[in-house]
Amino acid sequence: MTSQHTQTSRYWLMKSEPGECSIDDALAFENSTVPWVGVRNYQARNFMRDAMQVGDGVLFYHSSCAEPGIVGIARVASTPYPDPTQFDPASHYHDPTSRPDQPRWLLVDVQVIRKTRNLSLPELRAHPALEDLTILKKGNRLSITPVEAVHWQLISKLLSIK
DNA sequence: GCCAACGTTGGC
DNA sequence: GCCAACGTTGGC
Repeated sequence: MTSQHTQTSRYWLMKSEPGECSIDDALAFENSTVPWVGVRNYQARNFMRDAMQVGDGVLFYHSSCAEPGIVGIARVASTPYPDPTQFDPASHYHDPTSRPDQPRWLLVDVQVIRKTRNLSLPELRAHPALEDLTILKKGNRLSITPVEAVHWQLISKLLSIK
């Protein structure tokens, strides 16, 4: 019998600051597909590196803004590859300690499937069934978190998506 | 702007 | 390896 120590999520929530890249900004990219630059947290990087698969569902979340919430449905659109901004001295995300022959930071492409209404934090919190959604837990700061299938299904329902 | 929570750094 | 200090996140 094979040992499966971790059950890999097929659904994710990814935070973006609308001042950096809003859902509308993402939709303006070719094929509504954006390179998810700027992740500088090892746990979030490892999700992209080790667990994400092309086609996985993504909840596009606006953070650090007036109305934080889920604003769109997207999908993982590439395998992981080095985040070019880590080597760009002009970038806010520049990491002078990362070497091109051993890139520290990775990204995946994310394709927006559709913009939705803003499913706000208070509305999410109003559903007891979403109590364990990582984004709703106290002190959560991770910019990429796995989403359980049951949570994905309920959120899809709340957004009137089949 | 405040501040709780968390991650990272670095001296020891 | 411990842990205090510091930096960042992100809701409010």
